[in-house]
Amino acid sequence: MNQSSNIKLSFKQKMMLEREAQIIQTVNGLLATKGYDTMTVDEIADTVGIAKASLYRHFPSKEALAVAALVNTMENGLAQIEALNQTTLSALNKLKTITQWAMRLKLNQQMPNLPSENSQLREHLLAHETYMDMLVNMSDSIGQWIEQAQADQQITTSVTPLCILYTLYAKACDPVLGFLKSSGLYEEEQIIEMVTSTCFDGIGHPAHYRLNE
Amino acid sequence: MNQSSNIKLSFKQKMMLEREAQIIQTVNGLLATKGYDTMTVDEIADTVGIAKASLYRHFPSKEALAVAALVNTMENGLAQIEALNQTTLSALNKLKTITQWAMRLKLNQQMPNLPSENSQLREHLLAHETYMDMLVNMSDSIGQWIEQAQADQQITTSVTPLCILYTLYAKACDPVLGFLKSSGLYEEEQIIEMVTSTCFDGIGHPAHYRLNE
DNA sequence: GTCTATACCGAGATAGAC
DNA sequence: GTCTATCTCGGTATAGAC
Repeated sequence: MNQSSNIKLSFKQKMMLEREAQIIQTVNGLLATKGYDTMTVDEIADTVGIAKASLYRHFPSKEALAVAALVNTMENGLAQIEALNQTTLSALNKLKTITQWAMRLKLNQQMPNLPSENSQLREHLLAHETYMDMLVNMSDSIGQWIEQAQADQQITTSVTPLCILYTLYAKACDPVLGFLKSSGLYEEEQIIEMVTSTCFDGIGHPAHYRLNE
Repeated sequence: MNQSSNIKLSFKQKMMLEREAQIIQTVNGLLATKGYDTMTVDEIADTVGIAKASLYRHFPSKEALAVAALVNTMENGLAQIEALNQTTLSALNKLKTITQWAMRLKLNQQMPNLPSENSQLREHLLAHETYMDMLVNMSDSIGQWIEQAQADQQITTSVTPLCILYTLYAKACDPVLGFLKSSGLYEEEQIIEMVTSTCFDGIGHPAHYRLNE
């Protein structure tokens, strides 16, 4: 794993990486739909189409599988953030864009459910240096956008930056997205629009008093 | 169970109801902290202080235990709603109050985590007539408040009532509450204030442009 | 109605052949 | 590196005595 920095890879090694990517995708989907506890290793193996014992040649445990999926999602998020930092978008629009990216993943059931408070998986994550580094990194970047947007008077200063950061993170697992989808009344983009609106504009103001846009 | 309508109860029956209330409280707490899958029946029995087999004299299965806890919480919620309907509060303030009631439960780890999408528990709940009746009931009541508040121009009409309803329901399991609490930076009431603000006012407007209060 | 002891099974993980 | 078969353990549920 993680040999992407090597220059030359044999055919077999490429196949290996391919398969691992396939496994991670599967785990991601199961983590998004069923959650860590409900998902079984048999299920992963069946979905990928290999034997369970073969899975364990790639990853040493169920937890390692979940961690790999979470790390992968985190990498993708950081790539999105880097790309946004190359643009000239306002801080507010960067915040909206990254939030919507997360919401689209969630809607398409590719955003792994974070483990709830009491979980060995959580302990494992906290001890995972790479993951924690990436999390700090991401929080730093988004935190800078938040402070910039506050300085530019684009977002409220009546709650702390930390509260705003958590609020945006929470959109990655917002059950409202799934509820609205399963109601069958709205298209995906409508749902994204509505939830973005409730998040940034709030529900407590008549529409025509909106300031930004 | 559910013999509260009977006039006369023997001492033994009272003890029985007392014990069941105690069990339900315990399940509620475990459901709130660990979730259905992670929580074990042994744990429930140990916490209550009786043998596992005795638990099964009161409730036929783990699922029944969870359902009883959920029904209990739902009853409490409906009682809150009834009480609010006896007041002269504005529709907006009724919405805020019931939302804050739910958030306080969550903060004190007494709000059971709803089972995620793929779960047998969810199936059981959908088949549970009493529970579903209460859920419809609750949604009707809150839905009326939402429409009233929209008619009074107290809340936005730029998203549908259904979206608002789901958004408020989601506050009952908002992870932001736990995050802010475990940061150790805020008192409980500050947290309630902040999350209420992000919900109703949104994060996308400078504070001094607030309209309602 | 409460207990101790146990049946039973699902799921994580491993052995060992190819 | 993949497979089939198996071990092991934890957790739901039950038996049967008091």
